Amino acid sequence: MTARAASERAPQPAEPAPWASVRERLRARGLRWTPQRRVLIDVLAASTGHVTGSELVDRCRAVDPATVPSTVYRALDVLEELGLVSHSHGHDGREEFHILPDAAHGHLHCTRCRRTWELPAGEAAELTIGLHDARGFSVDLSHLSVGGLCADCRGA
Amino acid sequence: MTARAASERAPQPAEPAPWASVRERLRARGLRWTPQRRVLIDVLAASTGHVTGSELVDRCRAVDPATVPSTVYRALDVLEELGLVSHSHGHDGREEFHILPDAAHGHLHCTRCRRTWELPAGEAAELTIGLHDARGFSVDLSHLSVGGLCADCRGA
DNA sequence: CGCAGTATTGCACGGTGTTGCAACAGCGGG
DNA sequence: CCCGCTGTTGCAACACCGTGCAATACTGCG
Ligand SMILES: [Mn+2]
Ligand SMILES: [Mn+2]
Ligand SMILES: [Zn+2]
Ligand SMILES: [Zn+2]
Repeated sequence: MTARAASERAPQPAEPAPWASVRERLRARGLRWTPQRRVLIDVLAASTGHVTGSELVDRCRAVDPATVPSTVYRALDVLEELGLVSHSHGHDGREEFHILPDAAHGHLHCTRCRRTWELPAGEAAELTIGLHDARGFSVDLSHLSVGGLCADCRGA
Repeated sequence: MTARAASERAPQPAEPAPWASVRERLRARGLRWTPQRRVLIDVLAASTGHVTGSELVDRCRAVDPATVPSTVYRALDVLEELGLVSHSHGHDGREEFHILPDAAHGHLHCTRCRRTWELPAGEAAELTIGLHDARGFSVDLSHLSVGGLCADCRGA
């Protein structure tokens, strides 16, 4: 079969650039490339959008059953510092990670239907600029999560 | 001694009106006035500002060592429905209760120094109005907590 | 004052993270 | 290829809450 030969020869199974360079970026900071971090990177590279912390732990465990939660959470902290993920909190306070955030944005959460939407920086500009000018406060937009009722759920 | 007679005669030790009427408000809804709820009310009446959930549990335990956390949290849910407390989440996701919120407001949290400030409705008006008009989304301001760096901490 | 009906409690357990610490293992250098 | 320095891991324990369920106890009523 040619399938096997092809898979052996393939350089990388189409991993987006940011993930490919993680190893170098870690080492450049004196940090290390470990099997546990590799598993998490693989999981993240195969995911998109928003995922909760415990869901990521589960997915890592699916790859390596020996996975331990604290290691995953600590690795996520490191990746957040590299800007590869960002987290905010759902209405119940649970962490939600956003993978490869393209641009800083907040999140909208409907209390009733539990759906979430992204809140582009533009729609929060008045708040962030206002707080900056009035108080010198610099809002961390990516951590902002706004709860309330969506249009649909207000019909009740 | 007159002290004893005085304390017996005293109508109420200056409990603000809202707390005095809790019992009636509960009963009006078919809910009950229990010793556990009374302890929490006493604790709340003696507190002001913002307190975390676990801190309230501790204070209740100081009054009644038999206090059980789940009961306190469930009682807080009830009181929140009555509008006597409201909660938001700190940067770490922990609950912070605001006692007798006079007016709806959000909270500002500095990630570095851990201080918090109130965010009056006016300062968030553009956001809430904007989301209302653009998306029909009705923001729950009291649950909103905005993280970032305060003016002081930006000098770093 | 005792009853019945229903709200509430306590308990035990599960979920989601966080932290201190000793053992371990990348990784650069000899 | 082995050493040693440090960054990491795994473990165990802890913190903060939520939930299902059976036992309990408010409350209004007779
Ligand atoms: Mn909440
Ligand atoms: Mn957070
Ligand atoms: Zn909704
Ligand atoms: Zn600060």
